[in-house]
Amino acid sequence: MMTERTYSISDLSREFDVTARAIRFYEDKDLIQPMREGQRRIYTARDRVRLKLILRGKRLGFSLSEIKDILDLYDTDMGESRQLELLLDKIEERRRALEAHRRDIDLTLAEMDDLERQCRENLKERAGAD
DNA sequence: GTTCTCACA
DNA sequence: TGTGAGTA
Repeated sequence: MMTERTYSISDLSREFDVTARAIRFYEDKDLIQPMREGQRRIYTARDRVRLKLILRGKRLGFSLSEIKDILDLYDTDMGESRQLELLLDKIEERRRALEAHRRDIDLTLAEMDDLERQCRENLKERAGAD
């Protein structure tokens, strides 16, 4: 019988380059539920996949609670469709937020251009006056 | 090495 | 959304 391999919290923190504290934090937020062996946490391959998905979600800028919503559908699993649809919604929402942010940045950069131009003109006038 | 809790930003 | 310290 092929028994499934398991991982300790330090195994996973090393593999994914996150602190053990962070992994426990995700557990506290109900994103992962590792088994216990006494006090020790035992992570299955499935937990490992969940952690990988959590970290990917974070890279995309999703909040932990959003990630939890998506992950929870993995368990309920009324077919993958619902999960994929939710993910698509989240992606679209996130994309809009990023695009709005980009517009804000562009506006700020444009303002800086203006201000910089004014500063340089002002400096030129002073040089003439001296 | 791992656990928990409290304080802190 | 995490970190650091102190503990058992």
